[in-house]
Amino acid sequence: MFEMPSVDFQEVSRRLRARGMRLTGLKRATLAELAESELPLSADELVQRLEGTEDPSPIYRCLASLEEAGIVCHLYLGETPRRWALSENLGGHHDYLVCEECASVEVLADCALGDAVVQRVSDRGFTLLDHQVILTGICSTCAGSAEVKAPGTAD
Amino acid sequence: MFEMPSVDFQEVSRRLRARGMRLTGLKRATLAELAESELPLSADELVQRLEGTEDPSPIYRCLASLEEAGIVCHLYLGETPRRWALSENLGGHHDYLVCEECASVEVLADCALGDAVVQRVSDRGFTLLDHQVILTGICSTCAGSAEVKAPGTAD
DNA sequence: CTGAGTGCAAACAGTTTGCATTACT
DNA sequence: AGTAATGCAAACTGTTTGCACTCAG
Repeated sequence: MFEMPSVDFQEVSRRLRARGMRLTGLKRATLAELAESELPLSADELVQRLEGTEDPSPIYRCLASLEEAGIVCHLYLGETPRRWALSENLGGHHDYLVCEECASVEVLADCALGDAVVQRVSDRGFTLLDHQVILTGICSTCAGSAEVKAPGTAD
Repeated sequence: MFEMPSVDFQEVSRRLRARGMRLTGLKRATLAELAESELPLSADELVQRLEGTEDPSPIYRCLASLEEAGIVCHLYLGETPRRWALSENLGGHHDYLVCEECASVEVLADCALGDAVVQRVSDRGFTLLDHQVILTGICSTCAGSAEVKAPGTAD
């Protein structure tokens, strides 16, 4: 698989406490879902998976707290809604392939950044903390279904 | 500077016509603003700069058409609202540095992707069409104001 | 026990859509 | 002239906030 449910709740709890926040059931469940999901999840998707709820507002507040404590990050995969994933330092990854045809999303396990850029950015005095890369194009499935003509492909 | 107003309206018109769309005044003005702006602009920012209007809906439709014709792209710089820039093939760039402290955005002129990833992705059968990279961290100004201690920086 | 967190309802921001009018080609 | 595009108003989606109640520590 990819990344078995393995949230370090010790560490999570530590980070939350450092800010006077509590590790509640909702936070645990949310983190477990994010850890189990290969792809980042929207608030709505989390609501659906947690089934105890049907109200997104606690989820939003929960995610906001988790983000403030550096436990999760949000990103937009091209479109709204906003999606959430574990922080990089908790096992999250933030490099994705998005198909323009079918909107499917694949995770890129390794960091997509080039060394040269990382170097150039730090030379510039910028302290790089995280990154998020979205590669758009046509996935192999869509390319295979001959719906799209890649440059160089005969007609 | 960075990228003087230099939209190839010939090419733009061609792409629009190919889809039965027209190069209207709003589209021209919008593209001129996007070309003049170093950073991608939100619909609201465009409305403000175009001053003839105060209604965003034509802008949204205009941008949607331009995007469909492959002339502009949208992205989220971490937060809503959505922002727009010229397509890569029209002089746009889609790699940014966003400061977590002051939310300032800087453009990264060169592509931040590593060659290895590009190779790996195409090996995977994915046809890479565009990319969007958002590097988050602390900008030199904020780092300088001693608010944040970069690793290796004395206290 | 006590305050952070939850659930519900109502407000909000950003974006989209319907329809009559305008203007590009 | 004919149709895509505009302008306005109203709908919509995703997200945030106020307040009374609940639960983690």
